[in-house]
Amino acid sequence: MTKKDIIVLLETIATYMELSLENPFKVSAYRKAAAAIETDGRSLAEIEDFSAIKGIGKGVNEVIVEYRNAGRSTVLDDLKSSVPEGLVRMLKIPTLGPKKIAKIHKELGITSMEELKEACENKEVSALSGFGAKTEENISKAIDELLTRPERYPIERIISFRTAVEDVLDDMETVRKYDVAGSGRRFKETSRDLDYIIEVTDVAEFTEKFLESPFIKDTVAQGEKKLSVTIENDMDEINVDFRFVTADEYFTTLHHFTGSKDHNVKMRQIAKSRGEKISEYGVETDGGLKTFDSEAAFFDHFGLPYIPPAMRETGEETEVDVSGIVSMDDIRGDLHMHTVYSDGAFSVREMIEACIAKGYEYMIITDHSKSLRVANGLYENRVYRQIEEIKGLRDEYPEIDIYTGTEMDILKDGTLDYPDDLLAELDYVIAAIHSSFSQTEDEIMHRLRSACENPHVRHIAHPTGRLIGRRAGYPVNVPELISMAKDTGTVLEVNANPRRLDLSSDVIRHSGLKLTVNTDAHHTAHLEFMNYGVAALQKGLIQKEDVINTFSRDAFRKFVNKGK
DNA sequence: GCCGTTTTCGGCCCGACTGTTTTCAGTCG
Repeated sequence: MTKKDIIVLLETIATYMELSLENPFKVSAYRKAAAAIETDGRSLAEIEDFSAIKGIGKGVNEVIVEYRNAGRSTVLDDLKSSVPEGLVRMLKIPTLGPKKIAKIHKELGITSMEELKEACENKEVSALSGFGAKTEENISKAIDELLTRPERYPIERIISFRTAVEDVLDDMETVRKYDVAGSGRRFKETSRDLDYIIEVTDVAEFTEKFLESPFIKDTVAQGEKKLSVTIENDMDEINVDFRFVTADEYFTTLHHFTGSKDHNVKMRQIAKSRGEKISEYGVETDGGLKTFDSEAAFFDHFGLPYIPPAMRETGEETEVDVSGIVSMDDIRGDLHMHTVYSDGAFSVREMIEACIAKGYEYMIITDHSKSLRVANGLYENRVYRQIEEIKGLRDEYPEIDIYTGTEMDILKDGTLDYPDDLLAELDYVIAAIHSSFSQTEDEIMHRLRSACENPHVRHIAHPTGRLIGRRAGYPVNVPELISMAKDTGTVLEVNANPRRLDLSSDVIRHSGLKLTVNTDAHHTAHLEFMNYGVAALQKGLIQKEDVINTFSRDAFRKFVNKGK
């Protein structure tokens, strides 16, 4: 049993209670308790008394104690015997909440999505009071979509949806200003939909023109304040909402719809304690409604520093000192990139010039090692040739320190792809797993341990091998890897490629790790991925001094030369 | 169900839109 099991239990109880039409605040108490456990940095074994955690009182604690001792929950068992499983799935249907579902269940005896679909077709739903023909049609349509459309898209896919929409917005004269809000702006790993805050000169004109776009699939809602549509892009569909705002409201609305929900709740509590009230239109103060000309000014009004969107998750961000948390301005180099020597698209020289253009003070060329044949990994002789090339280029580019390096494979038996004498010739060694993903956790941990214990290996790249929404990666015991890294002085990477974001923000939070954030660029354009990685660090509330590529040029040189 | 100190009862974030009503409940973000 882990902490996660307890969290899932409490959330499951909350959902079933919701469908039992339990007091909404009681439901929310269970959800808050689950969130409090998630936020708590300790593991299950380290938590003796759950009731000491704020948000967990006598009732929830009893549920946890029973579950911990007996592996079951009477509360949940009772709920499950009164609420059919199928009703839980129905909560995913937009416009259907607990009250409507309870009514459908009670009046029509329906217990599954399939039965609900059939009832819609038989016009039984529209016969209920409070339900009409339109509702019935929407439910029926939503069920069809739920069975085909994925619930959330990975951030990489979200970026391509955004590009499609924003290309259109950028060409419209009526558009004065817009920003994506919601989970997209917060750099969440996955998003369900896109939210835009937009200032236009004429809502009617905007709506008419935008709805002519070829990617429009459906109009969900249309009003003076809001337009909601479904768009289609590369065979995938997503909902896009636009909130029309005046210039005055812009930043309070942007803040409001950027969320997260928990962040907003926290901000409103702060406002309330000062006798003020936050809405998307501004802050109600004694002196009337106050609006702001930036989000920074909004936060400043409450005596808070600017909190970057990526950090706005649990509410904890309003209580910690965010001034020391890493930002894009702090990043002085990229330590992981490829060239044409292996599977990159650009030469060493081109990568150098691209890094200089980004204003970096240092960089490391880290091509693949010999065993990674699919990526044209370098045999020893080509490593030596690349070292010579880099040495020859250093004089030409005094504005940047160019280090020699490798992204070396950790082979399936735990041995490393290059011998120590070659590794000693390189300035910097990254190790990574690219093969035999289906090994057991023990085998994988043996490989990672072998790399961490090698005196030349400075950092482990994309430590879990996951691709967001596509593959889970190989089985890593993350807490064990973290303590291994600390014991051996090995740095762990947050890979900034939006397909990876590995390690993820949730495992680095409160980890106390030394980290590095790198793009793993295979193309000069990939150097731009840095902001995704930095956002992941910000989500983890990581301090600047814990990220080695924020070091000054001198400090980084010392770090490289000193070794482990 | 949880919390708190000017409270152990009475709050718990706030507003728009839809669909169904004929003044509003439910859902959503």
